[in-house]
Order: sequence, then structure tokens, then C-alpha cells
Amino acid sequence: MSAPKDASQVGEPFPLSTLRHSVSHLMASAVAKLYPGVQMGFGPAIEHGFYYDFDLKEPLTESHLREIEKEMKRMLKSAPKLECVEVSREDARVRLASKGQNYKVEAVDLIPAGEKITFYKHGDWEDLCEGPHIDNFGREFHFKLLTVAGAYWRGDEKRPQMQRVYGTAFWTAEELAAHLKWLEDVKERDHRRLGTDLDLFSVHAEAGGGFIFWHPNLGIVRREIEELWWAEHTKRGYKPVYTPHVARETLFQVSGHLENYSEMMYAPMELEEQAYRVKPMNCPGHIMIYKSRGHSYRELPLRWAELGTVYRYERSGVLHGMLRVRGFTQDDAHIFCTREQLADEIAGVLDLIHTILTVFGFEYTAYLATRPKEKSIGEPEVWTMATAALKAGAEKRGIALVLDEGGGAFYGPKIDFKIRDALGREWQNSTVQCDFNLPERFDLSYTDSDGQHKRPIMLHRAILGSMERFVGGLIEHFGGRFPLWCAPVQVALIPIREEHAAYCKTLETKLQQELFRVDAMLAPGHMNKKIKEAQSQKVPFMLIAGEREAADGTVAVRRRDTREQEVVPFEQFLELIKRLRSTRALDLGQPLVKS
RNA sequence: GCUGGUGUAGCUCAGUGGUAGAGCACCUCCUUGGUAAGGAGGAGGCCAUGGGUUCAAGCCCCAUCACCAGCUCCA
Repeated sequence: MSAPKDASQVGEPFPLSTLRHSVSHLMASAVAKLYPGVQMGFGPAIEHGFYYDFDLKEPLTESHLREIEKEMKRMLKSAPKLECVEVSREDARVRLASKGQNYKVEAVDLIPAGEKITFYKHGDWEDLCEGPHIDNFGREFHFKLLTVAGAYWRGDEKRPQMQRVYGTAFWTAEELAAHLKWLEDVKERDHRRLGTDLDLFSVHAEAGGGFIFWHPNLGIVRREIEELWWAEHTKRGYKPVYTPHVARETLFQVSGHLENYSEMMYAPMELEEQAYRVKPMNCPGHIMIYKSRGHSYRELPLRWAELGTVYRYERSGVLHGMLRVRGFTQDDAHIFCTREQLADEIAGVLDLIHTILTVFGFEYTAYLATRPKEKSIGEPEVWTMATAALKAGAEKRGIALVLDEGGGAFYGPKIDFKIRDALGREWQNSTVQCDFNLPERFDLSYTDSDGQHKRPIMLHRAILGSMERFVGGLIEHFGGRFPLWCAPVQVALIPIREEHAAYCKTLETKLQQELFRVDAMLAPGHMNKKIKEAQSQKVPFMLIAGEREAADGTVAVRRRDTREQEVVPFEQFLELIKRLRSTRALDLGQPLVKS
């Protein structure tokens, strides 16, 4: 499933974005008519539609949107033409000021000198706008106003806040309907809704916003992911470390977090006249371990991994389910290595990222972020060397890099990964970052073969980012239909009549012996209801057993995604799910019975 | 943090100043059913929290908390 493509033009000479921009003008003219005195902001086309910002005393609600839509449709009856008028800068100011359009007057000043200044008119409405627009509103098209929300004038939180109305438009009714359907699908997959429906997690006002309570069902998913994660790390020579959640404030003074990051940190706790802080990052802890003794070049690289829980203060308005929280567990690791080892280490990390993302069926794009123009630390040749190492590592692993010029951290270059989920949305999770700063601040060293003390380079990296954000995204990616290997319940057992419970019981025991997670639905009640229940809980396999199955040692298999049933020997089913589990298959396998 | 909205049973939601409702889920009993909801009965609410207005507040006012749509922010 992905967002409906905006490709179809139905023979129209204008791109869809042009239509949408024009519809935003139409909306503005309707708002101006309905609410005299309204001041206009900007009203561009955006990825899936358009918006327009209004400064309007009266707060707009859903019912206002319906009225604005009605007015827009009424205006369309006269099929107004859209006309472009070029004016002088001064003329533009006068025209807008005379209508009290103060924001638009300001917008005139934003237009670079020497550029044309144009107004677009339809009916008796005109608006400062560089265009382009469709030629007239007599063409067939379809639109809908969707939501209203606050937005700062020119995106600046120190400036006045306006009301932003979002809408979308398409050339055909079918495309509009498909888009609205897609929005519904997105809603259906919302991890917050599925979190309740599938009993996955909760947040509590009593506990405070931004703190996730993982229920047993999601605990299983997480533990399965963690087992995969540790297995892949162990294969690559990572060692587990565990570090405290609270440390003396002085540690974060040395690390520089207090200086650069304090508004994200929880306030200090005073104990015996010492200030302590909850950690916002794991790196200082790993550095303490490194510094606990001297190191030889023979030991490097050191690869230390920790599923480390950190706490960061996020402003209340930005919290969002599991995706933006105040306490989360990073799948963190730090690699301490020499300059010479850097390229190989990066290649190893990229391989690990590729391996793990692929298990979940994610495709990704990798961005190479280089030295920022402004604030940054470190010698130019170190930056050049590290950036080359990132490139070399990617090349070695066959990963194409998109250049993000100047997008690096102040302490070193990095590669960020954006994954694309089943809905076509992008998420940033994986990252590998070179750090020249912390080794310096903590005066890290190793003894080289020549007996000299040298500074190691530190690599920070995360594959999943945080368990919360990754799993939250994963719920939406799978729409709650987890692959067998990490599904909370893998097999539902449904007896046709109560007297078949004994047979189901023996199947349950066998499956549990093989470490499968089974829900034996043996309570009194009708079979059909249990099927519906298992289906709505998105259990991958249902085994339905009655007289015939009990007599033959078979099971009637029903998969989550189909209504078809296949009767096969239990052992054959067991083979299937063992294979699906051991390969961490994304699907539920081929039919068992050849038709 | 800002603007607007929302907060009533586990869930989805009715309820515009006068004795708290529905559907689903849950419990009990009946039903023995071959691939998506069998029937009947029952239980379940400090109407987010704290103040206020009123003879009377789920409903009106104020504050707080949380959530929702965005904005801003996000090493």
C-alpha cells in the first residue's frame, strides 16, 4: 500500500500541484467572503494537497470547513477565470495595505529585488502570488477541506499564530476518493489505535505524558527484536555493557551535554550536596568504562553495545504516542578505534544496519552528512579522512550515498538512514556518526605500537534508533500484522466443539514444547466467534480442530490473511511454522495443500 | 511551549441545568455449533482533577493534567 500517485492528469495541461495551489486561492476567496476582515498569510500546494493560513478572530472548526466548502462550490458556478496582473512593488504595497492585508504587505518585502511582482485574480478576489495557476475554475476537479490547526506566521514561534486550513484536490472524483481512503488506512494503522485494540502499550496521565508502558503483547515483540539484535551484534564482535541511569552532573559537564543540551535534560537532583542528573545519552557511560584502565592498540577496535534507556525533556505539545516520548531505550553502541580502522568499522556498521532493516522489509536511503559550514570542531584533515572513511565504508558495502552537504554534527560527519514504510512514509532511525569531540573532552587514549599515546576515534551508532520509535513505526508498517517470528500470539487453537478441547490441549502442549506462543481458545463459546476474535487480534495462524482432525492427527489451518482452510497433518504444519520462524519470514508461507 | 479541539463504563460514543445511557467487550446461565459476531440475564461510572456560579452542575465559569490536529523544536 502506498499513497495514491499524483501522476494522472486526465489530459489536463496543468500539474496537480498547480491545481492545488489554485484551489487554495479559491478557498481564500471563500474565507474572505464569509469572514470579512480576515488577513491572509501564505497558501501553497504541499505534498498531498494544499493549505492556507488565515488570521481570523473566530476559531474555525469542522463545521466552518463545511461552510467554506459550500461557499467554494457556490463560487465555482460562475466558472471564474484566473488572471495574472503584473504590478510595481509600490503598487503591490498600496493594493494590499488598502485592504488591510498586513501580512501580505510584509510578503511583498520578501520578494527579491528585480523579480516580477504579480497578482492573481478570479472574480472580485485578488491575491499576491507568483503563480502559476490553472486558467479557469470551469475545469473539472474535486477537493475537500480536511483539518484546521495553528501555524506561526512565517514559521516563527515569536510571531503571531494564524489558523491553517489543510485541504486536498484532484482532477477526478476517483482519485480524491482513493486519497481519502488512503487517509482512512493510515488512521486504521495508527499505532496508538492498534496499541489499544491489540493490547500493546499504554500511556497514563497519572504517570505523566511521554512514558510508555509496554504490555505483555508488545513485550514479546520487543524481546524478539532484542534477541535478533543481540545475535547480530554478537556475530560482529560487539560486547554488552550496562551503565547507570543517573550520574553526577559533573560527568555531563565534561561531556559538554550540560552546556549544549541542558534544555533537553531533566533537572538535577540534590543528594548529599551533590547534583545528579538522569542521563540523556549513553556515551559518557561507555567512556567511563573505556577510561577505567589504559588501552593498547592491540585491543582496538572495541565495540560496546547497550540497550540504554535515556530520558529527555520534550515540550508537552510534541509528544506523540510511541514516536515522540520522554523516556526511551536507544539501541546504542560505541566503537573505539584507530584512524586506520575507521573505514572497516564503518563498513561493518553499514552491513549490520542493512542486515537488520532487511529483516523487517524496509527499504532505505543513506545520506552522507558532511562538515557544517558554521560551528564545528576538529582539524580539517581529520574531517576529510573521516568523510572519506564513511564513503569507503559505504562503497565496500555497496550502499549508494546521497550527499547532505554541511548536514553533519558539529563533532563529526555521519551517515543517516531513512527507511520507507509500507505506507510510503519515511522515518529516520539508523545513524553512524564519527566523533572527534568526546575523545578530546575525556582525554581518551591508547598506546600505539610505537609506544606513543594516541587519541582513538569514537563511532556512535544506532540501528533502530530507539525501541519506542522503531516499534511504534513497526506497528504501523505491519498494520499490527506482525510476522510469525515476533507475533505476540503465533497460533490460535480453536476446537469446533467443547469435546475437542482435549485434542487442542495436546496440540497446545506440543507447540509450547517447541517454544511457540499459543492461545488455546478452549472456553465455552461458539467456534465462529473465536475465529472472529483471533482474526481481529491478527493472529497469524488459526488451527481449527474437530472430530475428523482429532481422529487423523491433522489440523485445519486458516491463515490470517485468507479464509481458505487447509487440512494437513499437524507435523506438517509444525514444519512450516518452524521454517517461517527460523527464517524470520515476512509472509506466512505457501499453501500446504497443492490444489 | 503556542493556537484550536477533546476528556462520560475496558473500547466506540449519546447525553445543553433537575434521579447517568447505548453498542461492543466482561461475568452467569442456556445453546454443541465445521470457518468472521447464537440467545437470555447480570455486573460495571468521584462524568479527567481542583476550585467557583446556582436551590440544583456531566452540562456554565476559572485553573490544572492528559490526549488529538498542526505549528515551533528535535545531537
